[in-house]
Amino acid sequence: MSLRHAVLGLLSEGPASGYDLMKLFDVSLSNTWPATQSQLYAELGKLADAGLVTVAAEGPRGRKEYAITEDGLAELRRWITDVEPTRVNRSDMLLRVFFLGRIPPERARAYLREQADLAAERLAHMEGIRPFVESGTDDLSRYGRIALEYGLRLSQVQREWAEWAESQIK
Amino acid sequence: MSLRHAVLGLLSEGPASGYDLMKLFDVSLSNTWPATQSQLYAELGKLADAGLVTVAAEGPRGRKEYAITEDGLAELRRWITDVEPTRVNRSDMLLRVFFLGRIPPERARAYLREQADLAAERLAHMEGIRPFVESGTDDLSRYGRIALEYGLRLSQVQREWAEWAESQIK
DNA sequence: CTCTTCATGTAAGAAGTTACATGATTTC
DNA sequence: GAAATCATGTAACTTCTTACATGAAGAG
Repeated sequence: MSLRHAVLGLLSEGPASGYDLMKLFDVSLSNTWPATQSQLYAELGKLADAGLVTVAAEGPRGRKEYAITEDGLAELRRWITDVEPTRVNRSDMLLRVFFLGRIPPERARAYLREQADLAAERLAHMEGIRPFVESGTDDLSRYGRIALEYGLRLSQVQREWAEWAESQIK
Repeated sequence: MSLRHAVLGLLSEGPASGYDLMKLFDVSLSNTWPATQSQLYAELGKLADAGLVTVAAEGPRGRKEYAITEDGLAELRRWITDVEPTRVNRSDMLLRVFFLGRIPPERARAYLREQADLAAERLAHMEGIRPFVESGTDDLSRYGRIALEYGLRLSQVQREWAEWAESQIK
């Protein structure tokens, strides 16, 4: 149930509406835990029912500003420290690799070349946004930078691996 | 719909029953695309309805041996070459990082230390199974080794990143 | 007054998880 | 004869995706 905790995490920085949260997801968690609008509103409803968040204020256009409760904060902390991250992260990019023997070698190489290029693009993109996240001094920015560094290193290794893999196919 | 293609991929190596496939998933795809037994049997039924596999033989205890059809093979190839791998791979390990500011620094360091240790364990485990997969000469083994190399490099970078991240927290 | 942004929701379906249920065959 | 392995399935529930639906408020 990570979406729930992603929402709690964002609300732990301060109150926000579903609309605000959607934008926050897009700028901060989109590469780690993307969420759709319908999922988000549904989750906020369940979170409120469970008493982990409350509607702290209502604004124009039916805006509901949610705030995390003490119980919600406790649940967030419990999840971070006591719940083991899932071992497996599915990758349909890697799944295809197992079956590259079913297509002609030149096609298999093209597939790996493409993955190397895509990884290089992601790398360039992240390098590009780096200067814009250097400045923030709040926790989300500080730890966001650590997460960004992970993305950078991951893309790097993906690019190198894909290039190596391409060279392995005769 | 990657599960479908994982099944087609395994069947492209030769006929197998649901039970056989379950074992194959466990030894080859468990870290890339795990599947549960109930998912597998349901998918085989749908695949047969769609004409992508057929029941090639029946054995004792109601055993049904499935074989991929020409349509199934075409669909597998189409998926590998024409369908873009999904951009995002969710990681609840990384999601927690964004919210480490909500727990005391020593706890945050412990979390990252734990992730470094887990990555080191995975690395050691993969190094351990490496000799056993060196030998296979079929496509699934050859490409399985390339996938294993990915796992190795990924674990390595995860370990290094987690150690670095730990050092970043004052 | 028109366009953009803000704002919340519902519905249908696909995919994944967990638990239950059953029984035949082989091995020791 | 008991235990392990082989073998298939169903049911309930959670999670995620895609598409639809509606409308108020602010900016120019």
